[in-house]
Amino acid sequence: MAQKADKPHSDGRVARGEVTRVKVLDAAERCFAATGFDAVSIRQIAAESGVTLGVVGFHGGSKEDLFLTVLARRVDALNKLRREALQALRTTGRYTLDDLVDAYITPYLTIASRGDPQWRAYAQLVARLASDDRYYPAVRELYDPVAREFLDAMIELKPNADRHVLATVLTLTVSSMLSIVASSVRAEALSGKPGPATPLEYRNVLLAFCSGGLARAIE
Amino acid sequence: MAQKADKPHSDGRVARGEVTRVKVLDAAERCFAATGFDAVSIRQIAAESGVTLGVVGFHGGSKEDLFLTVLARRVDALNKLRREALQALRTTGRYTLDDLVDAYITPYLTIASRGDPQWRAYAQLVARLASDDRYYPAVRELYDPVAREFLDAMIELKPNADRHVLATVLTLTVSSMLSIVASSVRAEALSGKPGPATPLEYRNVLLAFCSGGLARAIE
DNA sequence: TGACTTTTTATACGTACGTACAGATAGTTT
DNA sequence: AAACTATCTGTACGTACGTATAAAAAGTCA
Repeated sequence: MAQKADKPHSDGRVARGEVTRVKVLDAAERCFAATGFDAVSIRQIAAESGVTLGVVGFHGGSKEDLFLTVLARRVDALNKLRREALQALRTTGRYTLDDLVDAYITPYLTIASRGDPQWRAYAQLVARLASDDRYYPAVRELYDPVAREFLDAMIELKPNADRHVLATVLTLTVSSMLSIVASSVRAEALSGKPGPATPLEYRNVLLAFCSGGLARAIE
Repeated sequence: MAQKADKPHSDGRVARGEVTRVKVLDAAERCFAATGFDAVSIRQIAAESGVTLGVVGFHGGSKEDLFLTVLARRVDALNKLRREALQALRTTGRYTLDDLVDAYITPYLTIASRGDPQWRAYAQLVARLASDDRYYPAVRELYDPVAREFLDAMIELKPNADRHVLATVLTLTVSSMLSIVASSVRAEALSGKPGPATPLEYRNVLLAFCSGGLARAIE
């Protein structure tokens, strides 16, 4: 396992290894996002980090540890954004299915569209996870609780809708959302035109597609 | 490269190596579908085929050759089904956007739902391709021409729709379609209920979602 | 049957991988 | 300053990888 999680000093300084640790995790995040778990070697991550091989092991533990650490590092922030958006809807008291879809999708598009290349890399990494059932047992506890909260909120709005249909539609929504981030190349090649530069600019069409699809699927 | 493509004798018999070749390609198809290109070794494929290591190289060429051969072997059949469905619509003369979505999606669901585990494996393999831009340059010429035909047909029906929006929606449709095949695990976990056993049984909800989404996205 | 081709076996080569660890270095605490 | 801990370097081990190939076996055909 990795040696430590976070050990700041009693005053404001960061622990010596912390900056290195972040470099390693950032590099791993970029590498895993770019080509997936199997195609990346720890030596590549070391080179990308600008550290030596042993340091990656020191801070990241085994390759699988490192992978999970990279995921876990960001998931709280994403979940928090989604929960806040849901909570905001709940306090208004009046909201629609479309609003729920918006609240689920937009935080992800937002982080994917931030200038920060690390968040963009994380978004691409998440897109990889969803298309492979191999990862699901390892990541379900990270993302499913929030998804279930949204599902419950949908059922509150449409008590007569079949739960499995709603769950299916939610996964379709997620796939659509992820595919926007993972790959806008194909839409550009098919249409012959360059598209929007950031995922967030796809928000309108994505939102229309998902909420329109949801509406018809449960009618 | 692989040594040969297909060399039947003058009479009806198949060439000696052909049965072995099919065994190798089938095994490779299953392996690549299950874990992706990078995580599979040629030795695994050999074991799965029940042949020795050298035979995989003899019939499959390099690992990348083998991968592309596996894809190319099936793509004509899938494209043919889609083109026939589109042609059937065209001969009727009257069809809607929903019909076009149906004609694009259903052939894929059909092959994924056949009893044949090889077709099912191929369908899962295709689902892997779409989520990774790395593969796109290698596979675009296999799938995009047909996609472009459908896109043109959509534009004929809705001449005022923005082509890039339509292309985007088509890729979202594809992602949704693929995610049904790649993973029904999550919807089951989220809903707590077991879902349909084959992708084809998701046809109605998938069709509703995609055509409903398409309709709203271009309105 | 005997020459020929296709297919299969068995083995080897060079490289890269994940992991471990002893020792050096640097920062911290007493 | 001395003892201690955290971090980093360098290297090595065993394994598995993709690929190539010589030789054997099996099948084909004159």
